[in-house]
Amino acid sequence: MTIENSPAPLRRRGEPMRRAVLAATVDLLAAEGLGGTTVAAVARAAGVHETSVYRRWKTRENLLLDALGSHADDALPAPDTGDVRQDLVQLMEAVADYLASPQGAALLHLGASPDAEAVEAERLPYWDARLRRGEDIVRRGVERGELDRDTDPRLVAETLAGPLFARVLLTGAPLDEGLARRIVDLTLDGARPRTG
Amino acid sequence: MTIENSPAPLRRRGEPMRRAVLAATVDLLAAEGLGGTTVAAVARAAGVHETSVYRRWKTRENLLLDALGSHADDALPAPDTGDVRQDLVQLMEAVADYLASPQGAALLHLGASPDAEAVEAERLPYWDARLRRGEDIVRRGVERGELDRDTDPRLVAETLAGPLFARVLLTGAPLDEGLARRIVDLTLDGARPRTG
Amino acid sequence: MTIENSPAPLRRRGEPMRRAVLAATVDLLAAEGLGGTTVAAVARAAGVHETSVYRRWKTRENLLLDALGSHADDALPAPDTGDVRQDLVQLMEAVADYLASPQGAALLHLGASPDAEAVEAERLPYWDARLRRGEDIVRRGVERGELDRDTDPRLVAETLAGPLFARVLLTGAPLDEGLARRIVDLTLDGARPRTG
Amino acid sequence: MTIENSPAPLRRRGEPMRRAVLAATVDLLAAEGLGGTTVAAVARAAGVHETSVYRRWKTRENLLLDALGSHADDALPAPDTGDVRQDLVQLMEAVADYLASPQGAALLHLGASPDAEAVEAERLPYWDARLRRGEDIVRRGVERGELDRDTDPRLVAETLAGPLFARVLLTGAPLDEGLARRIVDLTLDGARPRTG
DNA sequence: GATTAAACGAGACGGTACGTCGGGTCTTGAA
DNA sequence: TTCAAGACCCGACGTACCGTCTCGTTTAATC
Repeated sequence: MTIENSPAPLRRRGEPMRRAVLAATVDLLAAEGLGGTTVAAVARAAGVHETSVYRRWKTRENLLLDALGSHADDALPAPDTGDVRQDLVQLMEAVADYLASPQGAALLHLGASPDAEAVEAERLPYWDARLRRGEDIVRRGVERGELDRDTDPRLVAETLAGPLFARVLLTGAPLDEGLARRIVDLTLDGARPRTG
Repeated sequence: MTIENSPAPLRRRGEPMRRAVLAATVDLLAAEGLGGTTVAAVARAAGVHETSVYRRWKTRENLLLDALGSHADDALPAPDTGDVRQDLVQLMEAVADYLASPQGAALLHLGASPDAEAVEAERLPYWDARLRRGEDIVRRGVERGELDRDTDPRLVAETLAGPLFARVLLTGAPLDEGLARRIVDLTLDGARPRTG
Repeated sequence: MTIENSPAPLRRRGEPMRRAVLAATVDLLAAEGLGGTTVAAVARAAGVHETSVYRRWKTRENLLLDALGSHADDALPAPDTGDVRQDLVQLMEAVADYLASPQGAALLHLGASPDAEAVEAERLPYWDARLRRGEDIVRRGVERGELDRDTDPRLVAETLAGPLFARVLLTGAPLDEGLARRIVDLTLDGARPRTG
Repeated sequence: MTIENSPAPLRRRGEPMRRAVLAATVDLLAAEGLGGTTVAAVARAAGVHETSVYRRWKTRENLLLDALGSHADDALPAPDTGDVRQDLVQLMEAVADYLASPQGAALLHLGASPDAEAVEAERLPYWDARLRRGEDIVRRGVERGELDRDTDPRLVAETLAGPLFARVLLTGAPLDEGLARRIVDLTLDGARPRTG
């Protein structure tokens, strides 16, 4: 007769455990920020031992990247309405929404962190893939004659996203309603008067 | 002939010591990057005891900020040629040059680092001051009629600087010759065709 | 022939590591004294990392106490020959021998050090236990009628041990051969003449 | 004409300053204990700069010894009533009173502290002088025939003082009323029955 | 259904860096 | 000259995390 047949630690493993850890990571990221998201804390929150985390994810970075990686893709649409401006506004508003979330900010901060080897290798390819969303829209606009023939799609994409990144990473200024649209307008129309 | 004529520890103090430490910090930053710039390493390089560093600078962050703070201001010009485009190109090229230097990159990374209390308080004011350089140029352009009357100077400044910041912090893409000019042109003229 | 057959750091852990550290502590205590027994020095001598020491022993004090605590008990006999004087002499000679050793002196000094929180709590209980060794002998002597009926065992124990402690802690006078016996004789017989 | 004729910091110097520092030391000793009596704290309490303290007293120890040294001598009487027991009780009660005071305890702890060079040299002579107070009384008792001819005055003195020292330094047990007398009685009469 | 290999819990250990405290020295300037 | 002021050296303490390693135990797949 056992006195303590107890709650049974419910030893999670395999895929369920993986998901539990990733979820705990995202939660902690939102709650405590990048710095507060210790491997130990994640493990505790997930009800899992620290060693088990290190078994799956070689380093803390890898864990964080894995936890944040998927979210971004799902959140970003690939609009194609036939109107450059409209497409860009939709895309950038989605980007702004994502960046305004704790996870978005965390991902950006993580990506910006130097001394992150796991990040270093993936740096260019990763952002390349993300910026391409915007480039494609621009390129279609050029093809449709909506934009200048010698427009550099990549540069436009960077010019659109740059200010948002900067606000999140550096100034901390809010990504207010309408900001995305104003940036798109500025980039498409320019600041110089058009009326001849 | 004296046998021991020089081991004198050359006990630097006061302002000279301060400068020695800051210089060592900047050097280390350039050589080893943010992560490699340990307080102990700085102290060793400056020929100063670690605790002496902590006396002046409460934390590592403060030291780094102090070491990087001045450089930026000196490096940035405030051109006023009477031509918006020319002014902006000059400014942005200076910014690009600075960001391309190890110190510039380090400063940016430091500024982008979360969990940096010393940074947090100064965040907005600091970048405010820096962005104002660009805003002023834009404002003068508006007054001269070179730019649209409803132009938002701040937004323009952010749109110009954003891509540079993003390249340094995120993608790691090079700040190549002519980049500054292309960004200025895009932002002033827009991507949409002007010729009817 | 193996080229590298032994560089293995010999990562001691668990009980063996504990013993290694305690042994190193005792050795250092004997060699360098209380002040020279740094945590870092102990760790180095034990071939263990400093942080590992702090993991087990919250503070330096705790380490020292742990290192010295056991020795004392082992060294002290609990004689019961049926003769008070003989029992006391045996006990006190053992005490004297122990106190004459570097470890004994170190333990005493550690116990006497104020501002030692870890010590403070255990102070009375610890010495209580040690003094009881003497008290028991005295009590048996009273029961056997060898000693006055109203003898205070505790006071006798303190009176016997006090001079030894004082020599070690304060005057630094040697605990010479025969000292224990002379103290016992004095305490049992008194300085006042017995012959009427 | 001076603009700031101000409160004049009342820069104490010479003898007055010396006394102020010593007084502050004793106060701190009583209030905070040995460990809390930092040179910096003393200086602050005395309204004097730390450097000035170090100018007069080479080390912290010297300061403490100087601060405590005088008190002891003044406090100890040298009774000579013609009766050994009475003399010894008077002396030991004075000793007990002194040791019960914060200063007394502090002095004892200081004397017991190892790694105290300034103390080391003076150790034996210092206690020699103090124990002599008791020895003299005993010696006179022997001469008067009150005590055994072969009584060792020094041993008696140590046996009387030892328990008090031990309580203060080690066990922390209180020096209650009557303790001195009981120790004297025990040492003079012995624990062994006298009645045939 | 018993066995076995992989996955997990548990926890100690190595290692790096940060920040703190206190004792003691040295320099400068003012009283 | 003496002292205030304060910066400096030096050594030690204690803490937080990251990542590694060992061992016992559970779980799940295999025979």
